[in-house]
Amino acid sequence: MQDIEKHLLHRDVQDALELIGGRWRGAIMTSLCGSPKRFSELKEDLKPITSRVLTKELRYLEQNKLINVERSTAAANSVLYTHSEHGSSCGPIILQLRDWAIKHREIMLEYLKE
Amino acid sequence: MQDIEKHLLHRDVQDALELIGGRWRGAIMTSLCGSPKRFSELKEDLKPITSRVLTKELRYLEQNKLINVERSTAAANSVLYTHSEHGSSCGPIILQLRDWAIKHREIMLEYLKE
DNA sequence: CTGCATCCAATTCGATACTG
DNA sequence: CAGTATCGAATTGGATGCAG
Repeated sequence: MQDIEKHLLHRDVQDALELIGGRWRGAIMTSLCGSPKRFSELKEDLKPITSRVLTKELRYLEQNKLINVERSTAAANSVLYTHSEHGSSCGPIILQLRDWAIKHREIMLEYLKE
Repeated sequence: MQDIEKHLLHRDVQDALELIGGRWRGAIMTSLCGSPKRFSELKEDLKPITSRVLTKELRYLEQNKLINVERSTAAANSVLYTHSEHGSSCGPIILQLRDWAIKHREIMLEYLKE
């Protein structure tokens, strides 16, 4: 029983890190924390991401309900990306990770001095 | 100025996700949250990880000061892996991620029912 | 502006076998 | 017990060009 739970624990962590891990997914979610954005704004914000990769990651996040995609029927070629309700709930966690990474860099730098 | 800060924000998130992201690093850190472990215990706990990959990831975490490695000189073939002080500070964040992933799964299942 | 198609390089990860 | 060596499959992600 405990064994099963332990394994599930790891699997959940792996799931989470697949959802927001990788080179770009966390950064995309971070970028959308500030405000909804269009494709070109994301591309600019996340430079040097390519449109191929940005498209792919946005589709992934959409399929996993972390973002909403508003494809305006009125104005063609205008698509707005926003956090889904559930997607926005991971924002604070990602920001904690960011703070942790900043602290980590300081620690590593200090260590290199010695 | 603000542009620079925004880009740095993304880079920090990317840094964090490189440190604990990927298939195994987060799971290893989670496993060490419970208690210090030896190589074989980690391998068992993280099954089906291979020793090749486990070795590589442990070396990475060691180099980045997230874990301590106690290579006992007395008893050969006995190595104990523990969180470093800084490494343990990411434990709570990872557990939040785990909880978030669990909630995510529930949401996805509910969505599939409709 | 928002993407898709093609091609390709690099990396990651696993299987398997072996060592002191 | 704690790894290392070798090989290969699969995935990821970048470059570039094109399309509606």
